[in-house]
Amino acid sequence: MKIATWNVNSVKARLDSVLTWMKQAEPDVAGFQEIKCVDDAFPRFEFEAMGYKVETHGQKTYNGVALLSKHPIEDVTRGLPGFADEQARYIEALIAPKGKAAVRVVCLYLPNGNPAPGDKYDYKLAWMEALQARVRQLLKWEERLVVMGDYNVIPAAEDVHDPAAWAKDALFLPQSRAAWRRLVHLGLTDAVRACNRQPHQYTFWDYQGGAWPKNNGIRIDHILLSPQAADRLEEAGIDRHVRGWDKASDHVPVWCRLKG
DNA sequence: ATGCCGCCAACATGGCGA
Repeated sequence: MKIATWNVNSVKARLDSVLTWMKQAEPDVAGFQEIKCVDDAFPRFEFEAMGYKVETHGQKTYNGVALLSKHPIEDVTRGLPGFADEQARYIEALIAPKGKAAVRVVCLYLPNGNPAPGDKYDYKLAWMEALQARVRQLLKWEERLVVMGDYNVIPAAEDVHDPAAWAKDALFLPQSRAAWRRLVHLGLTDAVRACNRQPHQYTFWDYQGGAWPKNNGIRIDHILLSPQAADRLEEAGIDRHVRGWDKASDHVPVWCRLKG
């Protein structure tokens, strides 16, 4: 089963690119972040015509997440459990293929947190604490679990072109990275890192300052796997070529393939 | 120290992103 995550930066503005990528990449499951529309405005017909079922947790103008699947989607949860959130940043569901093992999938858009310190950074750290609590609960079920999305966290210096330039940014502050480690250390596997130990495997390049042609990127979009999912991991990758397309999102798709 | 670029709502330009 191929499972992918992509911060599309407006599904309406990006529709042609997203459909093109979906046809080429053919993921069984895709999680989108920053759809930037309410549920009724999501272009679901275009995806349903390609054989996908669609579940959204949308919001006007900002944020918004969606899960698409070629297999039945069950047990949908909208919003991070245990966290009263004004912003649409979390959707979770069970992907249940006929006659095959199910996979529980979380699609998340973690708060940016800038400027730090401040209210926005406090919100980010509180969100990460609530996510950790939710994942601890999910891990008790011992399922194949995929927790993926735009984490807005640069895990390590090897994941950023210029660590010094990002030292005081909410994405790279020690507190953010410590919260990331606490999450991973619950027993999750970073799918891309497990398959590729090379440094500088970026998933985001800013629109500004020629970041893409200079390869001034950061790795902030991640797929984390429970032990039961990690045992099935065949390959994982980053579709960096998509960043070069016309009217590209500033993020690119990240994917993994699980056996069975 | 700030803007760069792009999207949104809305119609001018400010909020937001990372």
